[in-house]
Amino acid sequence: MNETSPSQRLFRRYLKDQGLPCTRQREQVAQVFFSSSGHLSVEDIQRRLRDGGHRIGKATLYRTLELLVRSRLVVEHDFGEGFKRYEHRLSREPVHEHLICLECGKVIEFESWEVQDVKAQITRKHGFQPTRHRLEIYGLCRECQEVGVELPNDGLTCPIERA
Amino acid sequence: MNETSPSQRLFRRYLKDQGLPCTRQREQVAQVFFSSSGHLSVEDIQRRLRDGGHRIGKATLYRTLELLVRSRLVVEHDFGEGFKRYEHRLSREPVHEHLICLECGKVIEFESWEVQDVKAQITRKHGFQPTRHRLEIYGLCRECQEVGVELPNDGLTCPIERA
DNA sequence: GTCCATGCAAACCTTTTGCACTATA
DNA sequence: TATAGTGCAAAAGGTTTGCATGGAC
Repeated sequence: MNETSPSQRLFRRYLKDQGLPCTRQREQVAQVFFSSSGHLSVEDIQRRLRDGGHRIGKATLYRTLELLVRSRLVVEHDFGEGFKRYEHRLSREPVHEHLICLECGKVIEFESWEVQDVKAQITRKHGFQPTRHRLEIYGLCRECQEVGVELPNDGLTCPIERA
Repeated sequence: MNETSPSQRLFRRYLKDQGLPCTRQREQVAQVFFSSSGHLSVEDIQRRLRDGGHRIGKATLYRTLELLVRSRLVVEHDFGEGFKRYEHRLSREPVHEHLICLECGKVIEFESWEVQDVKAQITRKHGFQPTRHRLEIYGLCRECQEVGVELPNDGLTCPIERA
């Protein structure tokens, strides 16, 4: 459980490059984070740190996550849940899109060259310099549908007239 | 400034359908909101209400926005700014994607049938029942680039190795 | 008259910040 | 030993909630 992952080594190098100290806390966050996978909330990470016997203040955790994001080893997501999630960027495709279940929160990832195409086309057309994008499709996953979950539909019931 | 928009009438109908009272505050929020356009924050809406001489508590505003979203006349967005934005859904294309400038916050909208295709394909493949999606491309708009703005790049400088 | 909405303030939640103290290099 | 990080607690910022009052139907 304590071996050093490639990502962790890259993070060390990043810190060194930036002239920042490589502290016990930063090591522990990196170690725990990079040995997990998925889209972790700050709470998730805190729990894993505690479970690993590490006691780290949340301010430090937030500050370390900021560094991880800046190093580009980690991506920050906001799925509109009221808090952020963090994802290890290595050991997976460099670009991917998300299917998100509104019932159970499961995230399915997929790649799409079509989206890359659209992005290239549309940014060229608008003289826009793109840095990143996200495509997120929300709905019900197969399992939640099978259990009989339905999404409430409370909206106006007739076709919407155009203003 | 006080004429009744089609959307406002639809909102009234929605309230009636749901057996909810059509109060002065709800009317005013709808009137102000539907006579604006763009992606409004709660602060934006509050300001417009104040400018129109309406004094409405923010709790009521939030509660009314919830109703507007439920009625499907309004869409809620989260562009990761730390707060939500609300958009009038009528008088525009029913589906659209966003280009968002990280410098000035400008939002350019576009449509893409390719994205619709991808969505249909991928959800079919995973047995997913889609309700909505978002495609957001972040970057620098033409104007901000022309003024010389650049995005910081602080990340690791060599190609990222795969774990 | 019965519900439900309103407004205020307090509570909530996540995230950020100030500051005295501690650790890294 | 100088410089930057840590931890705590408080603050911040957006959003939600409890509750007494007021308004819609």
